[in-house]
Amino acid sequence: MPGTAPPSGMRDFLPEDVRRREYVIGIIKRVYERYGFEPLETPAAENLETLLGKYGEEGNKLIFKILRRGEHEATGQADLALRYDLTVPLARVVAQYQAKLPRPFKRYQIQPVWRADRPGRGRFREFYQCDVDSLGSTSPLVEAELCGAVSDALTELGFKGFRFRINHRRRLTRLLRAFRIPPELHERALVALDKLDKVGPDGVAAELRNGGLGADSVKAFLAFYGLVQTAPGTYGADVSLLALDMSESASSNTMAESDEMSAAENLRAILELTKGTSAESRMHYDPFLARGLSYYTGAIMEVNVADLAGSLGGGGRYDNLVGMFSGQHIPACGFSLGLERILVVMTERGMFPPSLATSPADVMVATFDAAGAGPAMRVAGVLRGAGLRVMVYPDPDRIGRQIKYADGRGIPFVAILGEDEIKAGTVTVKNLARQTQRTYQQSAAGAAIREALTGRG
RNA sequence: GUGGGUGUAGCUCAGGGGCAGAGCGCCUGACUGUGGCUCAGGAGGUCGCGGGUUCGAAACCCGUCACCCACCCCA
Repeated sequence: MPGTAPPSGMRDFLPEDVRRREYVIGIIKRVYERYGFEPLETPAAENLETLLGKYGEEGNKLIFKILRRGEHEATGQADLALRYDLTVPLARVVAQYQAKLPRPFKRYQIQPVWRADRPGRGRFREFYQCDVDSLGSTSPLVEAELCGAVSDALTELGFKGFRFRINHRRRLTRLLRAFRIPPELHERALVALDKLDKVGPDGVAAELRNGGLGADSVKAFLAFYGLVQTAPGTYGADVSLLALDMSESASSNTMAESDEMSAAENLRAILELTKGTSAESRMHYDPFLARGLSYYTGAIMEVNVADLAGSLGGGGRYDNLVGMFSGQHIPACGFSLGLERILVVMTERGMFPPSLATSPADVMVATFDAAGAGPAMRVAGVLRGAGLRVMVYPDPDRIGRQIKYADGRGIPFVAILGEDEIKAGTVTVKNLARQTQRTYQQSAAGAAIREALTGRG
């Protein structure tokens, strides 16, 4: 027996699952369209070299490779790979169609991506991302607008307590320098810092020590953390933006200083521009936010809710990625929502509207014998013409069984078509919830059912 | 990749060297043109897979695979 489970980390979506997914996707699409983002789709696979080297060392390992086909198959070499995210394919597309695409170019893309890592809670090998990106502008307005759009989408889905954390790649490097962390340990240290909200300052300090960092680095981290913590409005205010400058002013050189200042100003400008969007009160500066992908160059963002360990989504500015394909410098910034994460939270909290638990049809036509099949098809057509969703039960099973089937599927009405009805050109409509039934002219049944349906709310 | 746990009916699970079990679901009938409730009956299993111990293994031992949890990393 081959086994019937789908491949590990990949899922079948039964009708109920698909309805929930489409509900969420529909809302996200509508919101993004409202901001002038246009739809884009790209192939599941990319040339392997398109993906390699874009995600950092860890990312390279997680790319799902596709073996060469035909006579080269035996070599075991790969030339294609399933896409790892939607950002790199976007950069490729923008490089490829420079002449055709407007600038700035704003697009959204909701498609699956694949990662060859071990599945876990809310983690899959095949999962959907909902990306929005703006290309062609370095304005902080872009970051602010992305946060606003994402915030609108989450709000419309019914999320209440989400927060955006924002940081800047250049500030992060500077922070590491301030902690006297040697460059070769930067990646490791970033991972440790990123875990602050999970393991707390002591946990991070322990990680840093385990990572082979000296006591002075750990001390510098704890000191900085203390400063941030004691600053008024911590994590939420511009005040903490200043903390880094204060802690560092003594030992900095001018170049780094101006670079740092521009990063701080950039963050301030973004925060300023989110005012008036639905993201305004949700923006929080987090000096320890890191994010794993290596292509980010400027602001980085993440959106979280309290009851999910990971994030609902994240994004940032990647000004050099398109250039890796075209040689032309096209600045870009984007945000990606994880559909599966959103679904996990919404399912746990019961955030789906009751109307989603819909039946496959409004009416099911039931018949008693093979002779009823033809009339049933015609009546179904008439009912569909009245705007109803109609299915015909295909076999002349016992009528009780047919009604039971309809009831089990949540179909509210059964249109019974027996010998008498067929002769008279009528149809008996049974309301399953009310246990009532009434016989109508076939031409009038549709309107009657529609009325009963809207009456039901 | 590391550590732990679990694999028994379609689903959720009990059992613990001697006849393969329960609840739910499914099917049949009571009820031949009417569902939910009730009652009676029925179908459905290589006890994950391979080997070993034993008169005898679903159980004990070894291996293996799958899934779950934690770590790691991420959306």
